[in-house]
Amino acid sequence: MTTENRTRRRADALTQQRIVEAAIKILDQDGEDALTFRALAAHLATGSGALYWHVADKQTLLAQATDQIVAAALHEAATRPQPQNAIRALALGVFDAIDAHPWVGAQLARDPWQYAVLRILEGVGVQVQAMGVPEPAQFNAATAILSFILGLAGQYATRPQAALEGVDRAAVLENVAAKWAQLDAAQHPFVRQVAAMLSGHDDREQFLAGIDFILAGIVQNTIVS
Amino acid sequence: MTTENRTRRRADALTQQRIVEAAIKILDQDGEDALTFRALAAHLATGSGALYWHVADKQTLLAQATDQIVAAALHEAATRPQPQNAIRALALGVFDAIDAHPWVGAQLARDPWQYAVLRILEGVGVQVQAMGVPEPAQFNAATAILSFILGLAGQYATRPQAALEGVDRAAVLENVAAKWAQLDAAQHPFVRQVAAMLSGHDDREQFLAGIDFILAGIVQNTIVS
DNA sequence: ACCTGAACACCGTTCAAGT
DNA sequence: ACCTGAACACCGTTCAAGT
Repeated sequence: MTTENRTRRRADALTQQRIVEAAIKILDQDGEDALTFRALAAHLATGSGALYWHVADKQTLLAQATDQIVAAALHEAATRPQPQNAIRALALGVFDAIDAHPWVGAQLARDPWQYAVLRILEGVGVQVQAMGVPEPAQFNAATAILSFILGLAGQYATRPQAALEGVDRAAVLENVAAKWAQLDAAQHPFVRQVAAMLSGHDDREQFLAGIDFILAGIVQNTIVS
Repeated sequence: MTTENRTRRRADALTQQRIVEAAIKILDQDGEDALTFRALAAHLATGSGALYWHVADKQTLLAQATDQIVAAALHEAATRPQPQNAIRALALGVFDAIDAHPWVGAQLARDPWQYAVLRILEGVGVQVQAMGVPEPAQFNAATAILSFILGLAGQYATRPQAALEGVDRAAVLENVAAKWAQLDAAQHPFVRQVAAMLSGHDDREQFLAGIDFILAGIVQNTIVS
């Protein structure tokens, strides 16, 4: 009943998968703004309209590209023996994926109902169950971790401009720290104080500290011992 | 030295503040996609180019509009006696602001270095200090809460399409729950299970549960007793 | 069934020209 | 100093026409 691979014209025929791969390549190399259907068509040596035969629209294409990266990241973060360690590995996997592909962070923060987000929730949720969190609290526990991960995703996705101009994250942080240090001390005492810590801090460690706060809180608030 | 109010032509002259107010009005009424400089100019009975005399660009305008809403929300969430309650009130203030203005959620999740985000961090940070968290841990504690709030901001910002079509959040959740319930049980056991809870749950309560997890974790992991 | 590429209906932003 | 509005350089998406 299917005509799937009966009428292939050439080996490199357009495919949803090939389009997604080309999109990832453009996103990684030139940033989110560089992904246009015209650039994509040029990259694949085809017309811009041809792409619409294989992908629904740009939003879907971005979601598919993001899902591909996230799926690989979660797959690599193989399950650890202890559920809490599994959650840490999983979260760090997403973190590292965003680090390598900043546009993934932006996309994850943008659409909560895309499949990549569901993947993360599923991975976290199963481990929350394994932690022994009672069923009524599992939803709140898993989504709290998810929210934290997505929140960081948005924060860590460096603005495209900065990335393109070759400004790395350290320079961005240095710049922000300098601005924060000049804030009015009466109005912004806390931010002024932590400005000093900003340029020297480790994003990964900070991320893990947040995960550990939530894990400790989940254990304390939901697991009766 | 200043010529500020010497050459005003008419009472309703263009002003950054007036432009921001008009932008908020459009964003609230017709959603994020409806905010264009052409629509804004028409709304203010001026030319689109005139706006650029008062605002730098669209990104800045959105940041200013967001800051206005967030500032009001934080101001209303007057400081509570107990630092933990102050943090809850503050977080709920932001939550309710996003509930009333979904575009604020999208914008908060989009740019971590905008002033509105700094405002939230400052508010949270001061209360973290008041909780007695030792100085080296204050940064991680405050940013963990911030990440969680921003993560939820992105998740809660309903897609503009849905909002415009008059589909409310309950209907969106119902729809997602139905999709989740049809997922493969072997591959998505957790999401399938929580699908049933999705349509009946209270976003606000879920949000507060997350905040409480983090607060409990902060107390346990950083405060020696 | 799949591809082409011009055309449509928009954008944000700039800028010469006005008052 | 501030405003006008046409023009520029783009977009995503559609669609008649091809193979």
